[in-house]
Amino acid sequence: MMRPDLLAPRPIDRKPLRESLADALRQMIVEGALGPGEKINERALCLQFGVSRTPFREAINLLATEGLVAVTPHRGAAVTPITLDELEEVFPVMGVLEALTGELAATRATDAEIAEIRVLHEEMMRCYRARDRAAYFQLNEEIHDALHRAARNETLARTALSLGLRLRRARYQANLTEARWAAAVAEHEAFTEALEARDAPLLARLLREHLEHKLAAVRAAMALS
Amino acid sequence: MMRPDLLAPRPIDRKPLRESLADALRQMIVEGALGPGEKINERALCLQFGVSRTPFREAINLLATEGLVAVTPHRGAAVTPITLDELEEVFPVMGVLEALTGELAATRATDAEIAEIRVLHEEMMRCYRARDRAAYFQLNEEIHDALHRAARNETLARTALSLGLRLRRARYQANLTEARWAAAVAEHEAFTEALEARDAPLLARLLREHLEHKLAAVRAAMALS
DNA sequence: GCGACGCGATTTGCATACAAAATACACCTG
DNA sequence: CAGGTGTATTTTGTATGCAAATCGCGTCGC
Repeated sequence: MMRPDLLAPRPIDRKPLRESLADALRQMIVEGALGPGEKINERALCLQFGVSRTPFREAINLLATEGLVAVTPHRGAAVTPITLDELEEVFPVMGVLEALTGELAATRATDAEIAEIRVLHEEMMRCYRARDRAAYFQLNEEIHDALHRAARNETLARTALSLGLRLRRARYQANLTEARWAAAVAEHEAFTEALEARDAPLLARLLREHLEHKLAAVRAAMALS
Repeated sequence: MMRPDLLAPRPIDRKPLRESLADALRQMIVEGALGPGEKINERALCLQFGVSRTPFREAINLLATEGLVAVTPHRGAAVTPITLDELEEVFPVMGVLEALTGELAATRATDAEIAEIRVLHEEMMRCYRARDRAAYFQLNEEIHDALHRAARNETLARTALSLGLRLRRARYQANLTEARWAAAVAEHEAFTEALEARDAPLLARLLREHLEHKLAAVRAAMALS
């Protein structure tokens, strides 16, 4: 007997090498394994990954469009440094995208989706109380993904995801103070409630403000470094 | 004597081939030389451009991140079709970005920049009265560029530019009715004035509404096709 | 001793070559 | 004759090779 649940004949993942490489490099950059400003040595990394230069270069170009690396003609690629100026640029853009996400999500989310976000939120709260930073961030991202799914706008999701990478990178550097963390949690609770109430303008405003506060925190953290 | 105006020792253009190719392909796609849905034949186009496949593929990947082409593993690239669904996705995102652009521009533009935009606007009006569509569109784009420069946010400009390509492509298809054109011109006049008054919220609202009207027009045009 | 120049080593950009996958089509089987 | 299967051809993905540009460093001139 067929068991449709298990072993569903879903097309198996045959990701091109360039994408796997891009994923690996992205992670290295976001998590700081490749520090800001660091030059990217094609040959060395190709050897390390055991691939040839062609797909590697394709991956680098991908990251360049995401703004994670800067390529200079005939001078190679380097991880873009995280500057306050850059963050001041990215945050407002991200802010309006998040606001739109909230607006759309509040309008379009199914009840099931809202419930799922509430569950994720509660779990994140648990992680906060346990002071489990890694799990907290993980759930934070899952909630944002869930919001984007609920907003039903692929373009919006992809654009926001790309910009989000540049912010996440900063977060790995400037780490959360206890006070900021508490505030962030409160803000999350507030917009989860706004979503449940399907209050689109409120959710939009809260998300935008949430991001503004994040920027303020990062700004403070960078100022004293 | 030096003449700093002429022959300024600006670093001469050494654009990588991949970028020139991307530009060429972009134009072909936006202007419809490569129709929506059309499959992209690597070999044929490489021969036509007289380049090898490596830089060509890099260009294709670039366009893929811009959403102009879709690449399927082992099955090549194809120009993304323009669907109403896609436009309904892109427009709201573009809308909030334009609104933000307006907000920032109203706050940050120098008087000279505002004056420049006024000049461009007047010229565009002239083109409208002369019913010179091509020049009108050209100036329209220049005004948007000027706004982005005035907003002083490179990230915002680049994001908006990339999304804008997908909309411009639609414009080449669904062409402007006389009524819509008149309305668009009126809207342009309104937000030029808002900029001159440095009324940020108003400018933001006008730009967003302008885009909404554009979408409505495109929607109507596509519905009857 | 300090700076400019030049040459070699390295690195990047593009082209080509090879391997793997997909498509097209003829052939075989029922 | 219809359907499926196997093979040839085309197309894509990856690797390698070659030319041009850049960088590092030693040497020469002042």
